[in-house]
Amino acid sequence: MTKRNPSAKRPTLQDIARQVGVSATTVSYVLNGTGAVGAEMSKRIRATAKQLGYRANQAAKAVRTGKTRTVGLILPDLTNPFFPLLAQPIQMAAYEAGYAVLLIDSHGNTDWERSGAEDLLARGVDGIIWCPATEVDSLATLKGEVPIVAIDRPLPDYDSVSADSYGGARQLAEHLLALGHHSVGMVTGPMSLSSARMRRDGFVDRFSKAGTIAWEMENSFSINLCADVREAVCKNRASAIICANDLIALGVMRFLYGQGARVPDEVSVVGFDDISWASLATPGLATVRQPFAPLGKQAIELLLRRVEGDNAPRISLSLDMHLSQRGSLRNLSN
Amino acid sequence: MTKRNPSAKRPTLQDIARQVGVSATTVSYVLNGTGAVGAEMSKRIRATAKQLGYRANQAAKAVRTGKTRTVGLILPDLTNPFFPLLAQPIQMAAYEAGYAVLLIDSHGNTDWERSGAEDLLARGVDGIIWCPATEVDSLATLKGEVPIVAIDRPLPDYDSVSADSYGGARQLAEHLLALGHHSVGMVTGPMSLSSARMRRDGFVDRFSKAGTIAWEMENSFSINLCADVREAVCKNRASAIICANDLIALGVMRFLYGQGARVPDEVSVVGFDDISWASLATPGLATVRQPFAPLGKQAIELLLRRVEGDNAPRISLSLDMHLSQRGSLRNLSN
DNA sequence: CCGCATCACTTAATCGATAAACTACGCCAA
DNA sequence: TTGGCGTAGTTTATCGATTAAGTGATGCGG
Repeated sequence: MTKRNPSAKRPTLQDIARQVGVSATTVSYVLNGTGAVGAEMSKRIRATAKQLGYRANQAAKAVRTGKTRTVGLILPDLTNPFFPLLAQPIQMAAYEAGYAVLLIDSHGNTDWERSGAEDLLARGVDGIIWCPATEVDSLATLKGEVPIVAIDRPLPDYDSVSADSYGGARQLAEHLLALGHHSVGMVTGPMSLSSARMRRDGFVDRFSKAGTIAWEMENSFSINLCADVREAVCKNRASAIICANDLIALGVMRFLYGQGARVPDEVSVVGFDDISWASLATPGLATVRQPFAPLGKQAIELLLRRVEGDNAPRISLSLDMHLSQRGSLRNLSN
Repeated sequence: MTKRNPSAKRPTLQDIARQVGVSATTVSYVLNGTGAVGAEMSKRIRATAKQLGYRANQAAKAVRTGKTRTVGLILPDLTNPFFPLLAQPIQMAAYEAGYAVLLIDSHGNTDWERSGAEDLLARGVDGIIWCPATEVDSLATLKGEVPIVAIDRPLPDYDSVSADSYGGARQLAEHLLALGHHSVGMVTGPMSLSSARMRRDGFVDRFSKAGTIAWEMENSFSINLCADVREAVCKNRASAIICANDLIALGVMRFLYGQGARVPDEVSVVGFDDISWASLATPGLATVRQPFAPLGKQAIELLLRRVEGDNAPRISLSLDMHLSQRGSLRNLSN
């Protein structure tokens, strides 16, 4: 029945102390479970705290302890379906560990990344999970101020949690061979990005042992295809097109649809990531799945270990990827 | 060249004061632009502040002033493409106003909404933007503690910012009539939700003046269609199917594709919201667009006005929706 | 040349909490 | 009886800021 003081501010430790007739310290001891306080007293204090609707002032706590139990999350672009999938498990795991998440959308821009991080630090976050928009180490100058964990993209100087693109791509190659695909076309991501390179190399290394790469083209990680790619797709003679991520794959499917080519009857299409759209496309897009929830969970766990003082040498976690088979990938061997 | 003290904590006001040989107050005055300080002194203080890499401790500020310059954002589900579109402009507008955003994903659950909000309050947010997951007023007991603005869904007791579903639906009806559609089927959202009712009523009120609603079925706001809807779509004899949101519409399109029915040649499909998937579907999904960016901007603006003390009577903002014409909607009049 | 503003700062109180050091009391063993 | 110890609290300093009130020069009008 939380009785609320109509006129005034939120109740403080002192308010409770006064009501009960003890010192603020005692109240603090009870509410935090530190210090020795009698059972009777404890009960009374807890009761008035509840009655007053007391809620600890985290800012004050933070000033005293130097810890805010808040972490920052810097993402390149919330409207890109990929990142919310990362954000959700992170927020959840953080919340469960008693941490809140300050969100920054960097708009894929290193300057925003920097100023966002700067702001996070001023707000006293205990740590930062950073999903870098580019390969540029835009937080270099902040290093050492708080723990930072890079997610999705391993960065040389940071703890990181990412998916094993190379391994996932190898698996994909194996699977395609097993399905009877022996000649494929590839739309890679920008070769300046290591994740794009890993995906390409993993696939090529394995696939070229038993099949051939009919053609290979670069495209940005977006649904819009550049002219070269469109042309390559047009005169494609391979049985499948491997795309460096789902957005590209969806772009390819859309383009094929426009050309009147049936997927997967005439050509199969495969992507990477397994963003939500992939399963909703028609036909469903076969794709090498990112383990979103584990990525988020591991990132928070690693970060919190650092926050709590673990300073083991740099850790670079790599999680397995697995193929989600769907309608866009045809089995040629029957 | 930010020289950082290797051993120690972050520099404080006192550290600067000591270096320069003045009191902390003076430093505070300079850095905040309050109080009268000489030009020469100002320069020196600013210089050493920069040199030390000083960054104000927001928690301390918060204790003193009672304001954290932080707002909470409670969303039902980050993996639903709708909500990140709201989150992005909110985060951006907040950041520009000097506020940070604490993100809570309520998992569409009123209990989480409540405990999330509770946590936000403990952390001292100055206000909350709340996108209610249901029609339940789960924050009722927190009312009055901080300003709360409801977004997307107008709630009787809160300031709110939402799209004018009724008007948007009317517009859509008009447009369909103009394109020569005179008989349509409808998949509405759950009639227990006011937004679903508004969309239905707006459409029906206008459309039935010059056309007929061939059939009408309810479905949850999801891509999965219930059996009744699938059946209705199957034996559909109308020229267009109006869906209460894009997810339903995509579900319908997917189902039609499975049945071998061509969109829009045999039947047109229209949705509501304009989530990113809509434009990426094949064909592009025509839809009544939510003004995402304006919604976010207005919500933050309204909230910050409240935070800064404006206590005008409750405000309920309604923003216009407009049709995004795309491939899934055919013009019958040529 | 007095008195009063104004300028440029400083002192000290304060926000809401935590934590080290201290007090007061009771109990038991030597 | 005294000393030691554990229990149940209190006192007080402190975190890093803001802000009201105060201080000592200087300038200026009368």
